[in-house]
Amino acid sequence: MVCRMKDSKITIADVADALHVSKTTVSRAISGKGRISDETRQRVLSYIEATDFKPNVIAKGLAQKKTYNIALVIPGDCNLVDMPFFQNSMQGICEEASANDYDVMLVPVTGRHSENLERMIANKKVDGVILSRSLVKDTNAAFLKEEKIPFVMMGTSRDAKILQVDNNHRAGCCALVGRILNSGIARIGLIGGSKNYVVNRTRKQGYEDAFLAVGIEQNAALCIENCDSVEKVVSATEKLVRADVGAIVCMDDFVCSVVLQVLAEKKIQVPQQMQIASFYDSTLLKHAKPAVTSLWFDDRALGVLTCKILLQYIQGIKVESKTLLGYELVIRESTLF
Amino acid sequence: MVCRMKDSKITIADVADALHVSKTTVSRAISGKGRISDETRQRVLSYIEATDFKPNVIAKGLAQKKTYNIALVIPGDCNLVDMPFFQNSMQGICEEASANDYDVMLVPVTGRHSENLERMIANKKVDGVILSRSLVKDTNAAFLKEEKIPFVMMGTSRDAKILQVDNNHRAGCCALVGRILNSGIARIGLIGGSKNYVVNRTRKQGYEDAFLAVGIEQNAALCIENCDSVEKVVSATEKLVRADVGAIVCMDDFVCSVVLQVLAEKKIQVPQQMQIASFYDSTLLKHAKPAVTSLWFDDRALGVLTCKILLQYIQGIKVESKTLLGYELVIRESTLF
DNA sequence: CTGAAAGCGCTTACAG
DNA sequence: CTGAAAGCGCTTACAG
Repeated sequence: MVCRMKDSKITIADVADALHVSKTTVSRAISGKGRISDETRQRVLSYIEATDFKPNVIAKGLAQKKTYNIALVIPGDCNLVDMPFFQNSMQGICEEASANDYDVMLVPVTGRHSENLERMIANKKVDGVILSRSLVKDTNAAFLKEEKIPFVMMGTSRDAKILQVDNNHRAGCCALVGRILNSGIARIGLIGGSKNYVVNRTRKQGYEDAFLAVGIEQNAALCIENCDSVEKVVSATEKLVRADVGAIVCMDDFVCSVVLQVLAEKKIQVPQQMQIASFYDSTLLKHAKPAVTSLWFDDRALGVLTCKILLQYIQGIKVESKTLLGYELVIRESTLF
Repeated sequence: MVCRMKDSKITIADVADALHVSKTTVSRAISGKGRISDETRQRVLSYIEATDFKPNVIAKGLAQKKTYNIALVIPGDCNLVDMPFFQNSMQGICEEASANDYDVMLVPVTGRHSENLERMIANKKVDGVILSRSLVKDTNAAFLKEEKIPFVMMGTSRDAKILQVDNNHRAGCCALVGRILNSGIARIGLIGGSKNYVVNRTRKQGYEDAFLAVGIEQNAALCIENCDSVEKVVSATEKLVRADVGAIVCMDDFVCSVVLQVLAEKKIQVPQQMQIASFYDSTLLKHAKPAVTSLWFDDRALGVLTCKILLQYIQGIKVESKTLLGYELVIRESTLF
C-alpha cells in the first residue's frame, strides 16, 4: 500500500480573509487575550465553529515557545504487579493533560539512564516531564535538574528540592499495622520488596511508626526486606512462621500471593492461625481465598494531581513542593479485626 | 515552588553567523539535502558537534508540515493478563520511533470512541497512528480512515484495506492443537475469551485449522467461547471435565490459571489426567505448577515492525498491507508430547 | 478596539 | 556550490 495524504488547508489567515478582519483579530478572538469587541469576537467564534476550524497547535507553540507536550517517563521493565499502577496513573495523567490541551509523550526507560529522555529534551519536544516511582538513586531526576527542565516526581524522593506527589504509603501502612497491633498481636512480620525503590522504604517507615505510636518495641528480625524473588519470599515466610508471628504484612500483592501459597501448603489457616494483609488492592489478588485485607490507593487521582501540578508549575504558578494523597484500608477475611 | 525557566538560545542563525555562512547552508549541512561542498559541510558539522547544537525539531516540522510524532492508541481498561503485551510492544514501538527521530504520543481510550484521538488529529500533532488489539467493531479505525490519517493496526483486522501487522496467533494455535491431536487425543477442549476481540476469533480459527488438517471432525460443544469472568471459566472447565476431554487449550493465561485451580480442587492430575496448554507465556503463569506448555510471541519485535511499517508508509514507501510474525511453542510439563 | 509588521526557528524553490 | 527571500501558521509588541 502507498500513502496518500490529504491536506486540510484552512488557516487563521483564511478565516481572517473570509471575515475581512486581520489575523491578529482572529488570533485574539480564539485566545481570549488582548482587547477585542464582543461583537467581533462572536463573529469570529461562530465562523470557526461553523467551519470547524482548529488552529494549528504546533505553530502556536512555536510562536509562544511552548510545545503543549509533557513527557511521561515509565520503567520499561516493571513487573506484572506494578503494571496496574502505571496503567491507572497514566490514564489520569492523560486525562488531565487533555483537559489543558496538552499531550503526553511516552518515554520508557530501561536501566538507570535514559538516552530517549535526553533526546526528547534536546529536541525541545516537551515543556516538562513526569517521573514515576523513583529509585533511590534517580539519574533522570538529576539530569532534569541539571537541565533546568520543569518536572515532578510521581512518587517520593529524598530530595526536598524535587516537586513530588505521592500516595501516602507511610500513613497507610502505619494505620494497617496499628490495627493489627490494637487487635492484640505484637509479633507482626513484614515482607518487603527491593530497597532500591523509595516506595518500599516509605512503607517500612509506616510499619515503624505504628510500633512507635503504641510504644511497643519492634523486633527487627521480623522485618525482612529485599525479597525480590519467589525463593526469597518463600524463605522469608518460613522464617516468620518459625518465629511464630501472628500476622504478616506483605509489601505488594505478588509477595502476598506467594505467602498465601506457602501457608496453604503448610496447612496454616488464614486468618485463624495467621493474619495476612497486603499493599495495593490489585487484580492479582482479586480471586484469592480468603479475600485479603489490603490498602487501596487512587492511582488515577494521583496521575491527575501530578499532571495538574506540573502544568501549574510550568505556567509559573506557585505549587506545593510535596503533596500526599490519602489511602483506604479495605478490610476483608484475611484479618481478624 | 515557582518555576524558573532557562532558555538555551542558540539557533541555526547563530551558527550561520559564527561560521559566516547562510542559514541555508547550515540547514543543508545538517539535513544532507541539497548541493553543498564537502569542506563547508564538515566545517558546519564539526561546529555544531562542538557546540552541541540541536536544531529545533518543532520548527523543522512546521516548515516541512510534519510533526515527527506518532500516536499510540491503547486501551485504558485492559485486564492484567494483557498488560505485558502492551508494555512490551510499546517498548518496541518507542525504540523504533526513537531510531527515526520520532516520538510517541500516548492516547489511552476507554470505551469505543476516543475524543482524545480526535483532538490529537484535529490539533495535527501526529503524522500517523498505531492502533492496538482491535475490537471486531473498531470505530477508531473507521475514524482514521475517514480522516485519511496514515495508521496501522497492531493486530488483525477484517478490513483488508487496513494496514496490519500481527503475531501469527492462528498458525500458533494450529500447531499447538495439532501436537495434541498427534499425541492421540481427539477430544480437546477450548476455553476462549470475549469474541469482541478479533484476536480471540483468530485463535479459534487456528484450533479449527488443526482439526481440518488431520481430518478429524471437530466437536463444537468442546469449544466454549466468551468466557470473560471467573465464573464462566469455572463452569466451562467443569463442563469440559464432564465431557471427558483429554486436554484443554486456554486462550489466555488468566483463563489458564483459573482452569488449573479448578482442576486442583477436583484432584485431577495435570498432565496425566488432563493436559493443559495456554496462549501467551506470561509472568502470570510463571510459577504455576506444573509449568504450563504455552505459545510465545515476540511482542517487542511486533512493536518494532509495526512502527517501522507506519514510518515507511508515512514517507510514501510502499509497504505490505498485512504482515504476520512467527510464534514459538514452549513445551513444558503440563502436556505429554 | 483593530491591524501591519516582525518574529518563533526552521526549509526550500529560485536565482546566481 | 551558495545565499536572499519567502513561507510554514501562529503570536504579540507597537502604533493608531
